[in-house]
Amino acid sequence: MRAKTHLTVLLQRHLAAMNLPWPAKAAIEAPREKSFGDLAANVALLLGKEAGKSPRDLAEVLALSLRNDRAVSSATIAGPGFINVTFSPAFWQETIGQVEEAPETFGSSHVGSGKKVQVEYVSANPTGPLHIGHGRGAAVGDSLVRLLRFAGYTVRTEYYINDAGRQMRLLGLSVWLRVRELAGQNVAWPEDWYRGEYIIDIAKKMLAEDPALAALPDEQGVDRCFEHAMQSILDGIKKDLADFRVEHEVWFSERGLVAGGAVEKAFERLHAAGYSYERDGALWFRTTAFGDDKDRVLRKSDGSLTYFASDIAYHNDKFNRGFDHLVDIWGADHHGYVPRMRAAIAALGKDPQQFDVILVQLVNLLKGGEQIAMSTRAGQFETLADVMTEVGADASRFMFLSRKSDSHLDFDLELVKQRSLDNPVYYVQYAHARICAVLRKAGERGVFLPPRTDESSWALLAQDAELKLMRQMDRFEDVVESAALNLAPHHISHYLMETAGELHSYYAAHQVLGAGDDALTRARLGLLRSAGTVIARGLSLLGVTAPDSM
RNA sequence: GCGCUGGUAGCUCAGCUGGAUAGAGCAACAGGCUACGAACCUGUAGGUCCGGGGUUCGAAUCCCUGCCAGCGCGCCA
Repeated sequence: MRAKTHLTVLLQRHLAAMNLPWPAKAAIEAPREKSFGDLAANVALLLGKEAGKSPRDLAEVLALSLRNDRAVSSATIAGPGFINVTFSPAFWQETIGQVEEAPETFGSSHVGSGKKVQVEYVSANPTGPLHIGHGRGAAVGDSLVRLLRFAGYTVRTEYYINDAGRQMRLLGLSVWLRVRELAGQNVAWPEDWYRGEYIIDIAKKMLAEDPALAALPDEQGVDRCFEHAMQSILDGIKKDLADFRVEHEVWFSERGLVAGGAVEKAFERLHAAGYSYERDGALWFRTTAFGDDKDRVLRKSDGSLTYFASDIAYHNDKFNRGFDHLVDIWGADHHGYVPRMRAAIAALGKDPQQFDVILVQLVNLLKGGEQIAMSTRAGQFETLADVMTEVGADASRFMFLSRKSDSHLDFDLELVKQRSLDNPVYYVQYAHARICAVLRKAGERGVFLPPRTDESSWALLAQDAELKLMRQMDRFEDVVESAALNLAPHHISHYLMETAGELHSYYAAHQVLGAGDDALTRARLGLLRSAGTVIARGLSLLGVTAPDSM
């Protein structure tokens, strides 16, 4: 980032001196091949086009003035209007100093400029334990939150509890029937019911606490069971998320929202704006006015609310809480719901641009290549908690975050469990542990690291592998920024893979403790320490630990 | 039928707000520990970026169209 910024500033200054504007589509690119130099700019090409001058002449002039800059070691013309720029070793060496001076904040950015963002994620119905699909949403959401905060946003996190509606009624009924069954009564099972083991556990526990429970009338029994079951399941969800290092600051209840009259308030707004009408005894929302293919029901003819109705009220409430931007993380199977929600937001007089949905694709859970089917209602699934105990939070988080969220993900328990190369988290963690091992060994041998701000020692680091590592470190802020702006935490894991690669290459090519020169050894120790800092910082954005040893 | 998402190396995937010669890991092949951690490194091989049009100095990336795959189209949540 520093390199890109520096080159941009330089070019702008030289162009201004020549009375030329900064072209609108200027692109400064990181190199793909060594021969391209450190950075390439297409400024001359674009300017030539815009100002009607020869790109080659412009490039010549720009390259000439760039060569006069202390930080630039070469600037060459490549192709019509491209300039390849190589920075001097001194320029890259400064990167170490920047990491060393601010190890906690290196790479952080101000693109967020304090904007208030709310991220709502997981929000699974409390009808059963979290499974691995929820885990992916949790990992993506949590990492995004860490990322946005690091990029300068003010972020609040929230879990929306769907504690009203039919599914919850069904949960209460399922537990209630188990209670009666356990009490020796004959029960008839409805078609849709929750048949997981955990339902029986809850029923058993309730019966143990109150043996007279089964004698209650159905209505009361279902209510009691529902309240108890939901609380117990919710407690389990909170524990699972905590074990997965995921936190929600606010747990928002749908029931509370409805009881507070928020739905009626939202209806009034829609009505005042002319977007709702009555038909067939139901209340409708004219979503077709916003491009939806049919209008949607808000209040059913039996007087009860649709899920959509309370969701509209919920998002209205979120906007009214003063957020500049809302991010929802949903399962990809809800994608059809997005246009409807956007329509609602527009109808409420809010800006749909300030609302983003990240769709997280389903996780295909495998065990040694064999697919495991998952269904909450049928009670067959691998819970997130089970996966945690089998493979741990680090490996599963990294796996979830190594692919963009809207692509399918094969999660093979056997593979993730293995400490094999199929499992890149260890490659990155190993790089960090390796650095720590060398620093430890240095201490044992009485070799002391240079002070964090000792610029003169960095000048000794001019090997190719060293400069490449510094250049990679310099990119960190850039990666953070683009990952935050694109709401794409997986960029971080890819960056970490590359960084670890540079570190391992360097490590294999050059001795640190055995460099044969005390000053050089100390300088290299400084480089390792700063590289370790960057890796640890990146891992922390994924919520993955950076172990000192493995 | 309509819509959303995807189609990139043998496999799993990055890259997609247009930039130069399209990348990584795994698998394959050939090498490297008497050196700070070999959970590592070096090298080789591997491509019609699904097909076809278009936009322009330039397209994996944007537009149109066809094919394939997954998902969604309730007064369910």
